[in-house]
Amino acid sequence: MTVTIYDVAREANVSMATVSRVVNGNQNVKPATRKKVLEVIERLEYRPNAVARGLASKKTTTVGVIIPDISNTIYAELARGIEDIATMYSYNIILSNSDQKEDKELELLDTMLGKQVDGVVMMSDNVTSSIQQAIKSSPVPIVLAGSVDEKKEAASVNIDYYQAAYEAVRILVGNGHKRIAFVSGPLDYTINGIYKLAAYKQVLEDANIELDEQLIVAGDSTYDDGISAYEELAVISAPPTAYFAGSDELALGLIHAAQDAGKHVPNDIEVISFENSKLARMVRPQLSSVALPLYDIGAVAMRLLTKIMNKEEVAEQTVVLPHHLEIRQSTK
Amino acid sequence: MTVTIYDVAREANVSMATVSRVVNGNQNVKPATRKKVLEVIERLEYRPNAVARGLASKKTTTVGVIIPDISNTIYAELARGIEDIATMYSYNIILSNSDQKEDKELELLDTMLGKQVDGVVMMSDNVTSSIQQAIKSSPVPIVLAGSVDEKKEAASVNIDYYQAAYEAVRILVGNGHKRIAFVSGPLDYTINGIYKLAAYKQVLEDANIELDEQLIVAGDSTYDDGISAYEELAVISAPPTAYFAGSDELALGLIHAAQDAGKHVPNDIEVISFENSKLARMVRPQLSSVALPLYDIGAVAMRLLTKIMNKEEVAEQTVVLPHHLEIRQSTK
DNA sequence: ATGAAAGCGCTAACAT
DNA sequence: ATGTTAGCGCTTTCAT
Repeated sequence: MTVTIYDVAREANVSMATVSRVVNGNQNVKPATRKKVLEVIERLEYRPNAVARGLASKKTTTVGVIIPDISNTIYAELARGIEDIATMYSYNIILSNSDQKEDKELELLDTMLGKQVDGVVMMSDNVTSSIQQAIKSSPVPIVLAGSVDEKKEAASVNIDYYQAAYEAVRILVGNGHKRIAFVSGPLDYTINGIYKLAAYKQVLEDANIELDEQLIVAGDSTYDDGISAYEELAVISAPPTAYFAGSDELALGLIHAAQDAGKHVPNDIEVISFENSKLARMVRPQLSSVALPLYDIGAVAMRLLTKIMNKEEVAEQTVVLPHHLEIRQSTK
Repeated sequence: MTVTIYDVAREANVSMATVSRVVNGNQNVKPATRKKVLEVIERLEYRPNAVARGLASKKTTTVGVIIPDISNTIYAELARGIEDIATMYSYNIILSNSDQKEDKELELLDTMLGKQVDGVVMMSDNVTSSIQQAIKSSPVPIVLAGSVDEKKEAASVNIDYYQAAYEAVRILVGNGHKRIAFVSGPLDYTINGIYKLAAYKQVLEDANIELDEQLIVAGDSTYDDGISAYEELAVISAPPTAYFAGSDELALGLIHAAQDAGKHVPNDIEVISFENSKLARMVRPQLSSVALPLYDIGAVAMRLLTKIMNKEEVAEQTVVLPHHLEIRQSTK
């Protein structure tokens, strides 16, 4: 039914080994036989069975990708970076969504390892100790992309979130604000709860502004959460005049809610976000934002993985990519 | 090194066949032996090798997904629908981007078939005859998601694009417009060049409005393309007063360019788009749009694929999902 | 209910 | 340069 390497060998009057050699580009084949074999392959429309190959060679040339949610642009961008580099190195990707649930992450990792992936790149906003444990005991390399393992034991690619957040909030302080809100996604995500929050607090402290816990609002990272956050903060005694938003959608919700309340952005209130998605340019006012190099993080993570899978020396398992601020119209 | 089914069999004093049975949930195992085997599996941390399994059983429980670009929200949404249903039926997904290049599509299909996927779902804005041919000669089922094969030979899941476009343009005519532009993505994509365009022309004809080819502008589907399209159309002798945009980004570009030119939307000009992404609600004015059930298209396509892979009877290989119009603020 | 044994299609020594 | 031969780890008849 399906044509195998054996059929090709027989038709070409050579051994399976020789066919295998030409298929795998081994140089130890006389040009004439190579040509003959290639012809038979073409004629029989032979297509090597990668599963059999994987069993025999213990390499599948596929890597697993565990992502919270591919329909979220942040992760989609990362995924694209991963896939492009994977393709470049002839790997395919098994992609699964975890919805940021620890049990799903663990389960996905297990089934991917069962499928004998050669490595995995994983995104997780909360690298728990179970995950750390799973990474440590994995038979194949795992690299974290845009995800921080506080113990720094796992290979990972990130930016300096603390520094980036510090710079963003500093802009607001620099523009004279004293009442600055931090509207964030879930604080149990390391990047939010540890890095951004610490940076926010530090900027205030460095500027001798007293911290007001009321100004820290955490929820999800959606547009509607931004709207609610604004409404919640608008009614406190001394409402904020500036906002550090954890995402572009949050920032946009904040801005629209402010505008609906008759405020002008950036004249009455200023907003700076953390993401710089395509959205940032497509809204009015355009968003000032910390630019996350999402595609690059994915690409570099995958590249790092190829090196580790290849047993090349890697100088540093924890890579930190540069970031920058994109100042547009939501700040003065 | 790695523990195999043989190790488990030896430790549990049973044969490989029995271990295989318990792993696969075969009922022909005495509860006592099942328990014993399960214990050994747990103790040895045995994890079945899916590659070996795939070679022996000729099933990999993985399906291929070929998509133009995962970083594009339209496709990301579709992909999420596909993956959710795949997970539900215990399949994993090999995901690859084609960038809508025919040669990459063909190549990806080939490597996926080489990896012995059990089926594939494919998105392509231009199902060429080579692709049709490849689908026809595939050893495993292939279903198209949100992609039309004009010959209707391949299984597919879509909405009625012609009807949806007709309704959208009809709204504009209903609001009294005579100069209606069609700002589209590439016209060599079937949905644009055949369905939407035909619908656009038909609405005009039915309303006795003369077709003006000048009002048909095709480019890419980005925000910037929307801006350019507006600028291009603004300088013709009788500029359009209404726009049928091929995507949300296009619509938004059109709107912002109009606003920058001092026009009010929807009072001076009206815009209706074709997509209804999250963006539609997050901009001002909010976009009136044809709502594409992207997630559902992906989900139903995957469900259809499971049925075909399972050799179940499917009443209709060409499924057409319902759509609706979401009228917001960019139209009166 | 359980076991024996023959593959699945290929790679990778090892010979020659 | 080419062929022979073991496996890779599992499923699947076929016996018993």
